[in-house]
Amino acid sequence: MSAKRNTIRSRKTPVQERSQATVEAILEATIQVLTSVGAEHLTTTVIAARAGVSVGTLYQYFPNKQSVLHGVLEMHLTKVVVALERACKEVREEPVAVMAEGLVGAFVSAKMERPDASVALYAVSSNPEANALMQRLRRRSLRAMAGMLETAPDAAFVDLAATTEMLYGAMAGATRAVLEGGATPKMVRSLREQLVVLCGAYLAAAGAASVEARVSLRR
Amino acid sequence: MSAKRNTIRSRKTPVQERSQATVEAILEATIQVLTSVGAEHLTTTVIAARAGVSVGTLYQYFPNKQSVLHGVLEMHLTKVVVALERACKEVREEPVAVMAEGLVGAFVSAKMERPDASVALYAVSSNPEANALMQRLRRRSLRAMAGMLETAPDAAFVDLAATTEMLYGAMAGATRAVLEGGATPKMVRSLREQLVVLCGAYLAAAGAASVEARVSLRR
Amino acid sequence: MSAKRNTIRSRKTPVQERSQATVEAILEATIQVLTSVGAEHLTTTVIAARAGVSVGTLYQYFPNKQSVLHGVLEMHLTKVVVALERACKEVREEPVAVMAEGLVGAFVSAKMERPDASVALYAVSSNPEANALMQRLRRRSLRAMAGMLETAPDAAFVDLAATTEMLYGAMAGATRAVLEGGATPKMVRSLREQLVVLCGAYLAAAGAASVEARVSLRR
Amino acid sequence: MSAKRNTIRSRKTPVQERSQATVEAILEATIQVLTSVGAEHLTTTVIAARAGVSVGTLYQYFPNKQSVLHGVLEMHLTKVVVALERACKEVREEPVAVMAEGLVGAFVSAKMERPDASVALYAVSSNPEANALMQRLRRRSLRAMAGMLETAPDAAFVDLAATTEMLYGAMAGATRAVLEGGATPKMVRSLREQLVVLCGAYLAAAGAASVEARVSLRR
DNA sequence: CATGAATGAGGTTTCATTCAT
DNA sequence: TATGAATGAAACCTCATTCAT
Repeated sequence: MSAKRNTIRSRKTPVQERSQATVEAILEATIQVLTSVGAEHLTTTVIAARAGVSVGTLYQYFPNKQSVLHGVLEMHLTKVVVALERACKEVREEPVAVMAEGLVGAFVSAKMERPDASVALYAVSSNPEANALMQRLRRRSLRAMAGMLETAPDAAFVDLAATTEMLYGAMAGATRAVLEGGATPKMVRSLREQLVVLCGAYLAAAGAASVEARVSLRR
Repeated sequence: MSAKRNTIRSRKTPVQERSQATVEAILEATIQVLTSVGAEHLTTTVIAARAGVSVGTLYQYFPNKQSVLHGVLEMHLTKVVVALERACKEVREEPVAVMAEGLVGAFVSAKMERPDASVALYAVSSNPEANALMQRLRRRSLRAMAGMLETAPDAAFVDLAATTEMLYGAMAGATRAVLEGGATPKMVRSLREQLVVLCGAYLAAAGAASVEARVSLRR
Repeated sequence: MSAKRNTIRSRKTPVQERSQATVEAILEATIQVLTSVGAEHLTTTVIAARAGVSVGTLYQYFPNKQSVLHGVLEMHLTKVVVALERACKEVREEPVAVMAEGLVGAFVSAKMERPDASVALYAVSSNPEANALMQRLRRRSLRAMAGMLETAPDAAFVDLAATTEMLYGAMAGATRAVLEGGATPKMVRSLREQLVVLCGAYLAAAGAASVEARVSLRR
Repeated sequence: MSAKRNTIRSRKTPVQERSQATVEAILEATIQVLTSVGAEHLTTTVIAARAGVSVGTLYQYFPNKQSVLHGVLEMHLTKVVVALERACKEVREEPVAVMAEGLVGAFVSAKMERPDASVALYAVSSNPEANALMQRLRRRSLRAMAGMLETAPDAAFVDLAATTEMLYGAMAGATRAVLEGGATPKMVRSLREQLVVLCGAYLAAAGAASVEARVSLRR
């Protein structure tokens, strides 16, 4: 009857400690419910119950169900981005082989921190809102990776943006496949190893090809 | 539900032809509705309407909503697998560089055949049923790819399974990123190029490392 | 989550007889529920139950609760307008005293046809949508009344619009007071009599004053 | 709930003054919220916020939401009644024409003091509680008007009660129509003029008819 | 076989009211 | 007394599925 005033952001800024705890409980509960019953049967009532609060309380901190999912997704993805950014900073000025290792290590570790959550969140990440969020955080990751690659002493990239995107897409895709396949320790170990090989080889190729290209341009 | 395979009539009766057409109309309508209103608002009634039939008819060909989605997903993914299988067959015995090119070309082309459908289907592919289907078709792709890689004259792979999975994951992930990012012609071109570089470099590295490994083992 | 596509009109045109019957049952049930439990406790579930259908059916014919109320109000008010229009047509060219009698008789009779409904509907007529509907039908009544007054042989009205509005407001207000006061037969009889006196006196005064005014203007 | 009448302190303590201010702030806030968001979206929390207090405080002065609305309605209607009573006192012993003018002037002025509030309150006046209140204050107005009419030197009314009710209903109805129609200054001016004509004519007619009636009865 | 009206369980969201601080 | 976070009953509305025609 009324025009929906829904935003995706929180309805009430949780400055107080109790509020903070409540919000965290809700987000955690959401992941738990998501992993236990699946996205299909995820209801606000169940989330609230699992969080130990009433539905009303949930709606005091989140304007709607969407925003709860948005919150979980953001929390999860932000952790990955932060880990990636830190890794990128640590391997600046290093050879691409080291970069590949650092990058892959950070990414896989971050995703495998909570494999259940990672898998569960794939199920809620396919809608315009979520997509926007993912694109935003993806671009943040790409920036960090591009910044790192620029400092590589043994490689130069003609199309840095394309290379970065490819790298990110490959890591994300391979990791997702493992996660959705069950992610046994063995699979994860193999993923790390192969991903290092793949990223290392790609960076070497893309960086070298570029050097040649630049050299040939100079002539 | 009833086995009609052992009837005499092997040729399609008019009725069966009509059925075939109806099923296809429903599947196509599902994709259209999916791209136009999103997975959230996908209802059987709307699908039926778009397909030009009644809900009742829809339920005569599909036991439930899930199965319709399953059908679309299967149709779409099967096309990709078939394309991949054909490409794998065509580049057998070729150098890995050629394999990379053939593989990437087939995969990207298949996915970009109907970018809208590809994107829309991501939204319905995160549930146990769909996951099982995807794993099944993924394994079929992996088999084809492994079969191809084994025939490479200029490379040998110690852990063929791991290499194949990595390759598939990287292609799928990078392609998905582009699709979800909008998939402009320019992006697609870049995707193809970079993906060829990536796959080529990876296969060379993984194949070479293996050769060395085998050599060192022999000693 | 979705943009509300609510209109006030019916969702499905009830051409079929069963549909027609269902819509009528719902409207009638709405009045009954309204008079028995009041507007505060009027719920779509209860309406549907009283109508002998399910909520789902109700929502197949009305897009939302508002539109059900709108429907009832429209049905009720339309009857009154129609009665008024007929009365206006019948007393054209008659003296204002006759007009007053005809007008009052028709209006009061129409309202008292279902006193319970009349009273109940007052409770749902205070919102923008309802107000718009009432204004629309009110203007239709005013047009009919003005058309009638113009033909009065024994009166001329300078500000016909103002006179008509006043007449309508007075009739409506006095009738409403009686309805909300309980509307015993005695009260209704008194209402008719006094209203005839009031309207007759007012029309005589307004029509005569105008004649004088016109006369004085001519001089 | 506790009787505080027989305490020594008859003068208002600061606390009571504050209470008085709080109550008034809440009542005023209610009107503001009512006019801005409508009765549908009127919530105690919003009222409290607009009044600059917390919900808890609101519930310290009013037992429930109903009572807040009751309070506003009473305040508003009481002002009208008081104005009417004063006007009735002032035109005692005057001719009915003067009475009509005084009555209409007072009523319209009182209602137009705060047109927004008048309109907004129509929306909350259709429920048993509110109806009872309105009937009570209406009867008080009727008493005042009857008392006045009895003193008219140039008219005598057989059914004084009926005449008074009719008068009140007509004034209320016509005024309401103008208020709900937007109440432009021009409309209000017209309302006053026409209402004076209407009331004057009606009182003259009802008073004269009665005289004749009485005369004929005497014979 | 096709139709589409009917069903009703269940999901989301609101908001009057309470009570610990 | 004031506060406002928490509560949870209850309302609205959707949509997968059925079945009489």
